[in-house]
Amino acid sequence: MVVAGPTGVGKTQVTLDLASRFGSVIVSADSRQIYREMAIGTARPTPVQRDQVPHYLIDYVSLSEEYSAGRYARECTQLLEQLFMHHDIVFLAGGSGLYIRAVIEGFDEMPAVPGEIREKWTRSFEERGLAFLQQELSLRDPGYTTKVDLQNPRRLIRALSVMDASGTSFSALRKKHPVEHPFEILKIFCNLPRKELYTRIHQRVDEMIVQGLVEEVTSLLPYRHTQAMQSVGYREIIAYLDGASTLEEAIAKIKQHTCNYAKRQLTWFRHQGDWTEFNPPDVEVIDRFIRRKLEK
RNA sequence: GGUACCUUAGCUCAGUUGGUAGAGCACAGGACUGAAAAUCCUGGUGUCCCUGGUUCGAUUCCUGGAGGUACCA
Repeated sequence: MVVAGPTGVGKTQVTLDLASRFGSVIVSADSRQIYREMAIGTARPTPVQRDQVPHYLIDYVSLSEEYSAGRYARECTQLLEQLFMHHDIVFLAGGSGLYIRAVIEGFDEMPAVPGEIREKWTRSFEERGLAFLQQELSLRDPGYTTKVDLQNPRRLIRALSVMDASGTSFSALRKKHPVEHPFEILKIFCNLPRKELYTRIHQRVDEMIVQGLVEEVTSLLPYRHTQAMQSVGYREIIAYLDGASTLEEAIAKIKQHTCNYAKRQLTWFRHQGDWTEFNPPDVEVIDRFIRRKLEK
C-alpha cells in the first residue's frame, strides 16, 4: 500500500490507523524525516505513534551524511523485500514524490558522483553561467538537450557530473527500465480541499513553534549549510536567528512556503501515475477500498 | 503648528523628459531519474490617494485637501 499526499494533509494519522487495522508496518517515504536530527520541523511521527506501529526509514541517517533519492530507492527496495517475508501488507507512506516513484518504477543504475565533481560544475555555473552549462551539455550529450529543462541549473549540473564520473553519456544511462516487483502495489492519495489544507498547514506551523522549532533549529546550526537544512521551516528560522527577519515574519514565511510546497506535491502526484483519491479522515472508506482490492 | 519627503498590482517598491505602467514576493497552472521540503518554467488592466487647474491629452506639471514618515518647534 502506498499512501501519498501533500504535507499536512493528515497522512501520518491515517496511515497509522490503517497499518494498525491490518497489523502492518510503515515505511516512510519522506526525504526529511529520514534525518535523525530533524523532528519538529519535519512533523515526524511521535514516539507514541511509533510505539503503535513499527516505522522504518525514519530517524535513519545523520545530517552529516549525504543522502539521495538513489540511495533511498536501493535501501527501501531491499527493506521491502525483507518486510514482505513476514508481512502480507506493508505501508509505504510519505510525500516525497521522487522517492516513491524511484521505488515503484525503479531507478536506473548510475555511478556515484563524487562530491568534488558536483562542486566543480556548481562552480562553473556560478562563474560562467547557465549558458556555459548548456553549451557543455550540447557538446557531450546533444540528445539529452531536447529532454532536460535547459533553464534548470540543477539538472544540467547533475547530467554533466554523471558524465564526468562515468565517462558515458547521460542519455545512455537513462534507460527508464520498469522494474518488476514480487508484490502488488495499491496507490492511495490523500487530499483535502485546497483551503482546508492550507488552514491545516497554518495551524501545524504554529504548533511546531510551540513544540520548540526555534530550539531545534538552533541546535542544528552547525549543519546549516547542508541541503536538508534548506528545507521549509529550517531556512526561515535560520534567517530569523541571523537577525534577517523577526520571528513573526519567519513564521509567516514558513506557512507560505509550506503551502507552496504542498501545491508542488499536488502537481507532481496529479500527473504521476494513477492514484485513487481519498479524504484523510475517512479511514473507513480507505479500509473498505483496500479490502475490496485484496479480495481480487 | 512649521519644513522636507512619501502615497502606483494582495504586499514591498521601480517607472512614465506629459501619450493611462513594470519587477520581486503572493496567488494560479506546469516541469522534474540521485541536492527533490530542493530546483526550474509560464501567467500582471491596476479608480497610478482625492480635488480643481494647465494641456489636444495628466498617474506624471501646478493649486488645495487627506493619510503616512522624518526633522524642527
